[in-house]
Amino acid sequence: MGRRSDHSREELYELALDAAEKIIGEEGPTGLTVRKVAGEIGYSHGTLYNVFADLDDMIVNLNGRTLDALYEALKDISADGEPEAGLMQLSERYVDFTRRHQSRWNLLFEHRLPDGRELPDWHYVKIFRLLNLAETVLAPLFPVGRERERMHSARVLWSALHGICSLESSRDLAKDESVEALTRTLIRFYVEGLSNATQKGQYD
Amino acid sequence: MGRRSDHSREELYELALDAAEKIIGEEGPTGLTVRKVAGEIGYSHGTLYNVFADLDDMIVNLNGRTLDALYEALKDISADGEPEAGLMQLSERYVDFTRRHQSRWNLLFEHRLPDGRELPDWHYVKIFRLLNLAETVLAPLFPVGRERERMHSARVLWSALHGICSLESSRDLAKDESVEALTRTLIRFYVEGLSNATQKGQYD
DNA sequence: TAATTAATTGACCAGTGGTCATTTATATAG
DNA sequence: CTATATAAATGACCACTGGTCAATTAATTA
Repeated sequence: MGRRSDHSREELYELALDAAEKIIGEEGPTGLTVRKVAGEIGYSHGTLYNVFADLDDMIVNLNGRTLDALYEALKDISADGEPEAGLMQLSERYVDFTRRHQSRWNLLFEHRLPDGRELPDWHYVKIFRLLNLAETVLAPLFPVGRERERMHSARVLWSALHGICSLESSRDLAKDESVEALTRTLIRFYVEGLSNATQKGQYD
Repeated sequence: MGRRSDHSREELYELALDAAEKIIGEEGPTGLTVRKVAGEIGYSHGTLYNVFADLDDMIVNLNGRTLDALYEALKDISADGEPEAGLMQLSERYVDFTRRHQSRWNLLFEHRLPDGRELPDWHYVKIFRLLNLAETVLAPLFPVGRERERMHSARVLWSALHGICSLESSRDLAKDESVEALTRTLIRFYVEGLSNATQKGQYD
């Protein structure tokens, strides 16, 4: 079969990523293959190589979508209350997302590009947009001119939350302890220590 | 070629894991294949299936070794000083280990067993032995009877540290911020908040 | 209607994890 | 010392993978 006009390239891109999401949802990240995605959308595997450079490229694009979905799930938190309450809300939604989209979230953080290949710039843009949410919530704790320290704390908390969810999903830790409890403790004590220090003007 | 007496089963086990470590050190976790390991030790791939159930089983055993090595690198920290100082020392060594053994550490936390298969009990024993180190260091902050809360905090800190190193190694975050700085901030503020709360008798 | 263009295919390649009948070196028995 | 039994090692084989690319054919343009 030759040239068809069933779908534009854009449509093919979306169809493929839809199918890929379906597959990892059913079989986990390791079940994702080019041929399965192609079969799912009614094309031969060769066609997908017109849309994506290779499987890695497809995964990177899929992960871009996941980052977008995560942002959508977090973006409209109330940022005008107490930082601690805001962080709690943020983390609750984050945890909820990782639970509802286990496979997508796992793929996002477990996938490694082969040596020498770099993630595209837009990937980092999407990451920073997320980090920015935490920064906004933390804002009341930092005066103007301390944006660097604010970013620093946002990263600490973001990474820590990531670690808690990551070890949960790998079942390495937290068999009896709930992710929610660990997260609440993290935020509570960290914010308390941070507030203490900043009130005394000790930012580092 | 038939039955040989070059190596006992135990020796084969060790040889194979040595080779596996060498391979992931050179080519990363994705470069690890049964055939490469077999070739490296001068046996056919079929032989390895007499030693390990399958590739997953081989990886699980390799990860057990990594957990042992990590424990060896951390076990003799000085536990009699300030908790904060002890945690700093612990985390420094941890970070150092992840840097020196990037691939092994990545394999440890990125490998997933197929659906329905569980990690062996000894894996969790090795994990708990590590967590125990953090608990010991935290001990001065908790009175007798608060072992549960102490374990809880050990898990929070352990997971958080894991997250910081994990995002570093995946290059998703922390492009300019150093893991060391993030870790120090985490420990400093968390311990400060924790101390504050425990002094007031607020453990949860 | 004919020539051009480009999307789609599927045969093909090298490699994978895994299985298992066959081979053969060692251990045991006579 | 020889014949038999045992078990370790092999490699052909299977179904699969990611990836390539000449050939095919539908749509577009002349």
